[in-house]
Amino acid sequence: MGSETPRRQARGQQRIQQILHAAAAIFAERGYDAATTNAIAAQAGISPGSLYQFFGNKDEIARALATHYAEQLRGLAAETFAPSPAATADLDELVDGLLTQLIAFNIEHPGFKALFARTDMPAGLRAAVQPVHASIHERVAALVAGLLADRPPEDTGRIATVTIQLVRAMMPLICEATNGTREALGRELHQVVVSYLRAQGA
Amino acid sequence: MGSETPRRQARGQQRIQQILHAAAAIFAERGYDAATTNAIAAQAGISPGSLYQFFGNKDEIARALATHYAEQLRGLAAETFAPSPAATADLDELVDGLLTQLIAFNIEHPGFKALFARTDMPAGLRAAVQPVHASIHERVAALVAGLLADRPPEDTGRIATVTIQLVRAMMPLICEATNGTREALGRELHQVVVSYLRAQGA
DNA sequence: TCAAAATACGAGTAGATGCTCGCATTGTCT
DNA sequence: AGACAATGCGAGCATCTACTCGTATTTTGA
Repeated sequence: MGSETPRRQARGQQRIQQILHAAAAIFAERGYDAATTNAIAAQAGISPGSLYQFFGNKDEIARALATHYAEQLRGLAAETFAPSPAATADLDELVDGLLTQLIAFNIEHPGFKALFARTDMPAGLRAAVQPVHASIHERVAALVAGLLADRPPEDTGRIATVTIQLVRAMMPLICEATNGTREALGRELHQVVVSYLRAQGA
Repeated sequence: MGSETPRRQARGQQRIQQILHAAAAIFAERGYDAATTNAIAAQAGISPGSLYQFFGNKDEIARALATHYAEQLRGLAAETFAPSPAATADLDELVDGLLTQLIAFNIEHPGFKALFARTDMPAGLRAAVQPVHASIHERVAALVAGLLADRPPEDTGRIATVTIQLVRAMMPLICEATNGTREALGRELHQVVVSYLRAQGA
C-alpha cells in the first residue's frame, strides 16, 4: 500500500531540520505559492533530489513545518493558556500575556504567517494547516468558554473564531511595522480584543 | 514612448466588460494566483489572443477590475460615507449602515475579495490594488477623524488602518457562511468595530 | 467603394516548476 | 569485510501558463 518511510539516520534527521528551516525562510520571503522546491533545496544547501528523499511534495513540507510550529506553540501556550483563576480574573493581563507571546513568536518565526495568516489558501496548503488550525481554535474556545461561563458552546466557539481571525489579520501589519509603530499596533490589537470580549460580557 | 491603446469600437468596449466580468468570476473561483488568462478568455467566450488585444497582461486585468470595483464602491460610499452630523452621532447606526452595505457588496461581487481581502499579495497584484486601497483608507480615515475630533491625524490614520483590517479579515468568513451563521458573524463584526471605536473615545 | 484600423482567432513559443531517475557515496549491521 | 539501506546528486522530463504571431474578418471613415 503506502510507501514506507525509510529508517532515518542521524544525518537524515539533520537534513529534515535544515529543509524545514530553509522552507520557513523561503515561505516567509516569497509566500507559499511563489516558493519553489528548488529554491528551498538551494537554501538548504542540498540538491532537489535530496529534498525529495525526505518529502514527497511541497504540501508535505508545509504540513511538516505547520506541525513543527504547532509543537513550539503548544509549549508557549502551556505557560499562557493555562486557565488559572488568577489570570482569567484580569482580562487585560490575560490578553496582554497572550498577545505579547504571540507577537514575539510571529516575529521570531516569519514563516508562520506565510502558512497561517492567509485569508485565502490553495487547497493543498489549507489541508496541510487545517489540523493545526483546529487545535488552536480548540484552545482559544476553551479559554473563551472560561471567560463567558454563561454562554452556550455555540456562542463561545464563534467568539473564538472571530478572535482568532482578528489576531491573524493584524499580525502581518504588526510584524512588518518597525520602531514605535509596531508597539502602537500591538496596543491597538490589545484594545480590539479586550473591548470585543468585554462587549460579549467578559 | 509607450504603446498607444487603439481607438476602441463599440464591440471592443463590450469585450472589455465581458473580460472583466469573466475575470471576476475566475478570480473568485480560483483566487488570483491560480486564475489563468486562458481560463478567463474561455469564460469570456473569446480566444487568448483576443484577450491580449485589450489587456497587456494579467496584472492589467486585475488593475482594471480593481478600478471598476472602486467606482462602484464610490457610488455606494457616497450614500453612506457622507459625514452628516446626524449619522455620526449614532455610532451604532453609522457602523451598521456601512457594514450592511459592504457585506452586501462583497456577496454580490465575489471577485472583490480575491483582489482585496488577501493579507499577503504577489507584487503585481499589490501594485494593481494599491491606489484603490489608498482611496479606501483616505475615506475611512476622514470618517474616523470626524468621530475622534480631538485625536491627531497620526492616531486617526492608524485607527482607520486597523478598522479596515478588521473588516477585511472578517469578510471572507461572512461571505462563505450561510443561513443564520452569516448574520451572526455580521453582528460580531459590528460589535468588534463599535466596541473598538468606543474604546478609542468615539 | 476602398484602404486603414480594429477585432478575432488559436496553434505555438519560451520559460518556469514540481518532481524523477539513474547512479555515486556514505553509513549501519552482522 | 561485505551486503544492504540511507543519503546525495543534478540533469532533465512532463506539464503548465503567460503571452505571441501570422493571418483572417469586420468596422470605420472619407
